[in-house]
Amino acid sequence: MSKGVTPRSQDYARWYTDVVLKAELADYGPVRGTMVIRPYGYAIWELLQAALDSRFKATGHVNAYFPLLIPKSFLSKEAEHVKGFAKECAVVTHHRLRAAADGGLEVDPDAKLDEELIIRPTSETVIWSMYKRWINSYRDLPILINQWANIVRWELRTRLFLRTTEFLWQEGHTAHATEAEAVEEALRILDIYQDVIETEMALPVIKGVKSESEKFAGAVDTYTIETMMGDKRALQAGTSHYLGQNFAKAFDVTFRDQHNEEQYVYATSWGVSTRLVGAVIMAHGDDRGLRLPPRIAPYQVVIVPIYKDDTRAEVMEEAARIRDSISKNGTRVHLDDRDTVSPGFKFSDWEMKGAPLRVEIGPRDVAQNSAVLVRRDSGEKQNIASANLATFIPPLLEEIQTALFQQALDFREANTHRPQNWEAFKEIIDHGGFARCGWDGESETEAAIQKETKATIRVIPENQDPKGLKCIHSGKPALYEVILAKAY
RNA sequence: CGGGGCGUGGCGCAGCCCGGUAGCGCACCUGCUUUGGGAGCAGGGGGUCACAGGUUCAAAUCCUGUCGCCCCGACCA
Repeated sequence: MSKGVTPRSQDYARWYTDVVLKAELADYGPVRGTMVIRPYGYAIWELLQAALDSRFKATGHVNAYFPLLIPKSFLSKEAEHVKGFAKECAVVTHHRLRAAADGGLEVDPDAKLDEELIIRPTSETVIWSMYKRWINSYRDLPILINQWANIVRWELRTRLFLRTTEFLWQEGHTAHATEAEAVEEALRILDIYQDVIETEMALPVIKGVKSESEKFAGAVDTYTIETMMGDKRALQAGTSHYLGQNFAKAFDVTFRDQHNEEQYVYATSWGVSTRLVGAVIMAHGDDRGLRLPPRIAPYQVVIVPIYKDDTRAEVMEEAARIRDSISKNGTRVHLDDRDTVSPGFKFSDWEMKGAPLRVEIGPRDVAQNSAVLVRRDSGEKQNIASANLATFIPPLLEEIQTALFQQALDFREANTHRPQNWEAFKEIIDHGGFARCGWDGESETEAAIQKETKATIRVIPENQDPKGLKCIHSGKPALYEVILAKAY
């Protein structure tokens, strides 16, 4: 393995892959399009999971688990939903293998399933088949269930974390008595996503709603949070759908209201995935590797001891003492005691892995009762008395968290433009960035823009104001103000 | 499914045109010296050259076939 990564400016896609592999976040799986999430990458996901899960619980949601295998017939019950997923489903057709003549294994033709099974691409259909059994009265509502699961979507073009054939996510599925309640739920979740992504991941988001062509198959409305990556492209970080009564009607889920009237249930579904790990990498990384926001860094502080044979004992003793003092207030700290690699290697290694702070401790520092503290985000070094480290570090981590958010926000603002005409628009899309402009609301216009520039409507922002705007493509009066960009 | 390319130690490649029994970098192992920005030196281990058949005294190299993979065009968090 060579040193360093491909510079971002040279080849952003390769830089990204280099970082994922060299920071040991993930590796390619044996089946095309699959990936192994390695311990360090999984640790980031676990921190995100915890941040999300506690917020879900705090708003009344509970976790459950539904089966991986879905009868094929279920998927076809909601017309739009089938259309959306049919082209990327893995199908289970048999349930047994047998010894083959060549000594290997083959599918036993006698073990063909009567009804083929789909490996879930999302769980609306299984879940609503169950909700039908569980919902009879308004007294059974709302149901606020979330599940942490893996799903499979047979993707043609895959990229580690961003788009893989199998991925991990959470999917919430709620059932409500009224439209207002369901819409409120979808928006509440969007707020939670925004909070987690901005507070924990230090990544500013744009909240809003998707256009007709970009929304989830089977939804009435899809709410989204969009983020800008380091190459100025947009990344959809999470979506929350108001499903109306579409699934209730498809699965015949009704309840008796207070007046003994039979009503269809109103639904939402919402999810974020391991794609978020990819977002952190692309939004904050630099040519030295990953830069993790402290709140989701597996190790917030890494201690690198520097010693020779004759100084090893005293340095390690002091390093361990510093580690213990830092961890006392809950900071996640790691003492890198590997004897087989040099300190210089460890510096680079932990920079690649994005640890927010590094403490260097060698004989000189031991003698002075101090340590060298290095920030990953800025590279800034300072000497600090060992006794002060434990109290100095927590506020510094907060400062780094804030600095990363601010950098990402400044970057997004600097690369968000309001073109006044088509030529200017094309220029912006060509150079990369968000274009905020008017749209006449026609899907034909949207398609034409995409065809000519590869840009899509990422979001109709919640604070949009089309007054006085003209459609950037057709020139007609704008119905919406939208964010257009090339996307992942 | 249409167009282009590649299969050689774990990874990245050279060798192929012009047949002569396999090499380089990284990684790995051992030892010594090192350790404050990806250590140095010395030694060492590891390859059915994708597979099958053919030509030849001799095939990684030439011929035929098969398989696999990657890249580019219609979907998606």
